[in-house]
Amino acid sequence: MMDYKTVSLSDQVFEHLETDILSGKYRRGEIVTELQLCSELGVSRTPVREALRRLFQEHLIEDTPKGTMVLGITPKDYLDMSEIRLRIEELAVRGFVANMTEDNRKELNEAVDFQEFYLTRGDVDHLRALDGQFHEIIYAGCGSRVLQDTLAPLHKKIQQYRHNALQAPLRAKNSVQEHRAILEAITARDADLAVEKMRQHIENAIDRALNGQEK
Amino acid sequence: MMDYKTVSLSDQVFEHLETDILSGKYRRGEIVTELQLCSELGVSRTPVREALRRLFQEHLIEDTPKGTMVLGITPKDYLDMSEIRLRIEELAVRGFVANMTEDNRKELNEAVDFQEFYLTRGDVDHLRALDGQFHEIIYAGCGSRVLQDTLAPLHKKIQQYRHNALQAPLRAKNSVQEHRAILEAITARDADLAVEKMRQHIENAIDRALNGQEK
DNA sequence: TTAGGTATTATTGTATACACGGATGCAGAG
DNA sequence: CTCTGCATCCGTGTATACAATAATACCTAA
Repeated sequence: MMDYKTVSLSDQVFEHLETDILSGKYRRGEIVTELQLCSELGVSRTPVREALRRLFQEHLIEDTPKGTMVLGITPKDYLDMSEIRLRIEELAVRGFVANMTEDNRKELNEAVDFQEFYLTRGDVDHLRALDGQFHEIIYAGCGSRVLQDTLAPLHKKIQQYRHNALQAPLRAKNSVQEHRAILEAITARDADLAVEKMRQHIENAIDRALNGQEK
Repeated sequence: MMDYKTVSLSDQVFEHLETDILSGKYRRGEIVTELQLCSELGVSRTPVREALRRLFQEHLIEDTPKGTMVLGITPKDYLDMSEIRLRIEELAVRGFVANMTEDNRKELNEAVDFQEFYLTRGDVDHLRALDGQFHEIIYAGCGSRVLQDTLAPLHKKIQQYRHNALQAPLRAKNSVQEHRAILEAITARDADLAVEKMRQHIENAIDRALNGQEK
């Protein structure tokens, strides 16, 4: 499962910067230079540049004559990403049900179990990480590398965007309950039901992030 | 419209390699080294590496202990990408109709005009380029950067994949006719019809690429 | 005082040098 | 003949030096 090579500085810088951009540490419109990032991160320009090229590819940053401008994602981006997820997450769910192995099912089940555990602890950080895992397990098991590569970045950005949305315990609770419902439908190999539950889950997540109201 | 900066070697290498991978010049499973690419392209490792990082991000290549392995896209990838397009190209079409300006419409119209022109000439290269433009104009005008960023790479890869599919004059003719039909529905601001025409277009493209038969 | 031009600076683009790690091949011992 | 260990080589990861370009600030002249 693990890559043969140890994580390079390039990769670390990429993930570090991506997290900082998505979490809002760098504000939209802010301009940073390569050298500034080098001194902040304590590495040379080579890994910084390679990370920036990847962030550029994801349109999280933009080149300007004065340096690199942070773009991040906007509320509209969030809605657009959710709209796309509403259309194709269905494919992932159906693929997962069709390809499901006992190991896949157990892994997904475990993720939800942990979520319920950390919910009782009010451990928001673990909850958010597990939320990511839940969906990524489905992506990884859907049988389509393309679909995985399309959905995973969207969900990653969405998740960071609503960073604060899951802080409220009630919302986290509903989210976990929805995961449980999806899992049950998947376990029953009822693809139609699982898809419908997933659709509701995404729509609720949009509501949670936008107006903070529960259905 | 043009970027403020001239195209860098990094970008050129990236596009060059991407084209060569998608067109099949590098076969799937083939292993290349950075130095080999450097001497082939006549540049140093820096731009080559930056290009490779981006190709890696798109899962067109893979790192191995012996060098960089070319992955490219498989027939299944092609189907998966088409399946995704079937679901979200609709969003782009609706967005384009909703945001359409006279300039947008003209640009799209011109693309189809040119296609009909080059069709009479049997100029396959121009036809393929214009096919790409047609869809990218829609992506660019759909009002969603996220949607554009999601669809454009898919279409780019799909287009290169069926590289040879448009060689046959009859198929090219049908494709252009379908573009004309989509354009007419868009011009009439009939989003539902445009979406339906687009759906047919994508499904026909799948058939054309896979079994080479026309509907 | 203002406008214009030049010099300086700041930042990126590219090449290259160095270091590290794994794979490979050869040699020697069993 | 085979297996193991060591040395060498090959390839990548990282740092840094150098070049080019564009912005900025300053100085001078009208």
